[in-house]
Amino acid sequence: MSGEIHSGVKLQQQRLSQMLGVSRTPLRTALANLAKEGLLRYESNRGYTVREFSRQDVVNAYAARAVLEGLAAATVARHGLSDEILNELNAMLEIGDRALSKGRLDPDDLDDYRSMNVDFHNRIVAEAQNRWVEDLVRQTQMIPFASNRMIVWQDYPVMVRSHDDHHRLVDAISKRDVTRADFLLREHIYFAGEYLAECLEDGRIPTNSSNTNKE
Amino acid sequence: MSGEIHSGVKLQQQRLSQMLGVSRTPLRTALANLAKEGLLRYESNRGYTVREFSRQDVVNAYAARAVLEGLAAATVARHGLSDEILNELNAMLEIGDRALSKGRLDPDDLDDYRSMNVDFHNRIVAEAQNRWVEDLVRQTQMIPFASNRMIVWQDYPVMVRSHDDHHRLVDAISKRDVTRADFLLREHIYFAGEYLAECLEDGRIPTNSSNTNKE
DNA sequence: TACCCCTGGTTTGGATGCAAAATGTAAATG
DNA sequence: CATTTACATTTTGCATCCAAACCAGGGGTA
Repeated sequence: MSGEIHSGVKLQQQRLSQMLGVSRTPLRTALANLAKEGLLRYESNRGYTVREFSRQDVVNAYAARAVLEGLAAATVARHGLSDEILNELNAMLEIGDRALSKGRLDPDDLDDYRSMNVDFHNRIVAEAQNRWVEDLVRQTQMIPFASNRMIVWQDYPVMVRSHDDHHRLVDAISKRDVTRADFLLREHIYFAGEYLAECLEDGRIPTNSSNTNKE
Repeated sequence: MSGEIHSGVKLQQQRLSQMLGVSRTPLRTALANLAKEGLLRYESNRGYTVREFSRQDVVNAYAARAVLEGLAAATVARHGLSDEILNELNAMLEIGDRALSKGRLDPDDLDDYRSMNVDFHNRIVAEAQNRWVEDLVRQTQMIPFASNRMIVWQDYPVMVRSHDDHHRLVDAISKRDVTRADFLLREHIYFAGEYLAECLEDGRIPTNSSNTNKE
């Protein structure tokens, strides 16, 4: 994830186990997990290699996430929200409002906004109560630059518009408008993917950004 | 998958390894893989248990698969198809036509139809060239009764309608009609899920059906 | 009688050793 | 000189062994 090991290189188990100070057995389960998550490529009797991700892969991951979260939003809109959760969502919206209230993007506000954003999206997905959507969304983020922790904190109007999507989404959900909720979240995420790809293209984002999805 | 081991039971590694005739090491990697696929639940230091699937889980899996394959169909429609692939799809449609040409459902035709159906859906998904969609769709099928090998071969009009969806989907894709392709496949799969759930509810399908997704 | 703690057995997790497969190298052959 | 083949080395995969964590049952105490 950090880019420390480059794409395509072969991961030798003995070397890695020595580097990490564990034996090969737990290392192999870790490698198997990462392979299942799609970060590594496994070939029988040939070991694990670091998968490479093109910009198209990032866009594709966002596209998949968009329809999945769209489904989640639609589901939540169909079922309706309890007042309690509505209040939580509104509190998150306020956090975002505060972070964007200065008329410009202050780097100090990024962390607040980011954690709000993560919570917001996770909350919607969790509320849909669809294990598969939850799992699959998590997996679309298991790729460099595709996490919902990844926020391009550079263009103020873009962020304002993006957060406005959040407002409208809560509005749509609370009004039980299924199609609008679906569309809003789909578009919200789809655009984020396209915009991110554009920024990566321009080199506006350093390849080793602190925005990568390590915990 | 076959239901041989019931939901909720704990999988003891030593017992299983003896039953399967392998040592615990490869068994543990297998268990880890199944857990990653969502079939088993893993708790640290407490081992693996067989996850249980409600009918809602099956419906949820279909719902997720519906939006993902819808995305795939939309992508293919947007990009367009080569003549070669169009011919392949048309050949599959003909296989389906033949299997349904008797005016009733003959059990002898199920296998042909089933393998055609698997190929058809896989082909669409593969053609979208989105690794994540491909992976995620595969995962939504890693649950009893949710495989695309699962076909309720009981009601003739339902099958005719379902196969007609295939025809219309190819038509929509070949005409580059993105929304129609998206909608058709979404609805096609969504309905299949609802219908299946209904049949399961009625007990029209034996719980240990030969339709489960073992290879 | 209900609850807690302690202890013995069971089960999982990790380390090590060994066989099989793959890779790289050098010699042999055309 | 290119290609192939045999061999040595590396690397993976599986079996086994040991320690640590969990579980069940019994005894003790309030």
